[in-house]
Amino acid sequence: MKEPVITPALRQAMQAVMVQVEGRVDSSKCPIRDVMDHIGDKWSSLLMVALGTRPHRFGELKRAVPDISQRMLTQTLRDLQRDGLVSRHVFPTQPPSVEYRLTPLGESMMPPLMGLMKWAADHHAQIREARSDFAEAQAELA
Amino acid sequence: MKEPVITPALRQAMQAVMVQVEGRVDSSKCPIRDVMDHIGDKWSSLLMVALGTRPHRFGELKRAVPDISQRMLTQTLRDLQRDGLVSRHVFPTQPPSVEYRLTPLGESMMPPLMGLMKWAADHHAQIREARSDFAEAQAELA
DNA sequence: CAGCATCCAGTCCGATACTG
DNA sequence: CAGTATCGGACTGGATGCTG
Repeated sequence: MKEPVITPALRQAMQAVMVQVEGRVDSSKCPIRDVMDHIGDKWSSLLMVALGTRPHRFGELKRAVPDISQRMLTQTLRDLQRDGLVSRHVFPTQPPSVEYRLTPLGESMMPPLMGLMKWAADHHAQIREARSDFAEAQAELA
Repeated sequence: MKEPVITPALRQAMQAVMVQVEGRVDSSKCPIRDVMDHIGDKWSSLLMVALGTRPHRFGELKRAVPDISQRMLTQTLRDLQRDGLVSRHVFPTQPPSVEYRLTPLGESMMPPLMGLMKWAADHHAQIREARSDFAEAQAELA
């Protein structure tokens, strides 16, 4: 006996999302897309997780996410700050130091975000396998 | 009395993610980024939700997500199929009809994905407010 | 240390036209 | 109906050099 993965409540939630999507020609008017577009960019979610563990200074973040460029780090942090997910604190030391940390709003995002990341980690092997199967199937056609 | 949002277990999970990120100069070697990059693209998550409610045919999907172009619908579906999240079934009718549905792997992704979407819907107002506050603060500096 | 300004390559993605 | 093919613009994001 297996429980269905898609429960009635879950299906209802998905239908509610699709109602939001329909007719919102302007994507900025759709809450889902407005938020998901940001989560989707290359670095946001990674920086959120880094800051979720503890506050970081600019240089610490750069080391925590080794292959982010300075430009993208600056820009992504500004976007996160703009959306109220991250706060920026300047300490008047010499040389200056700046600390970034999650706001309460940002913290509230971590449980669902980590839920998705856990899924990613748990199913990564299956996805890789599916990809190689797919590549094989394609090769057979040739 | 408020429970902390970031529980010790959650913090530990985040630290585990960051360990995965560090040192993986090649992003395809990092499970988190490999999966998140796909979720992040403009249409994947939306199509997953649409298919989560029930199987859809190509044209139905196009109507369910009104402003996706045919090109992006085709391409995104192929990517989802490649990753084993969606399966494609051709019925030899005339004219041909093709049905897309979630695979079990795809279904397993829906609970965490919907968790994040629920967060987005619940906090969209707060984010919009943060943005207008930020814009005001910027305007004041000028 | 913590950024900003500039330049440039690659990619994303929409519009359009065409096919089995 | 369910795609494929091609073009071109917009945007993303990396590299580099400079500033307080």
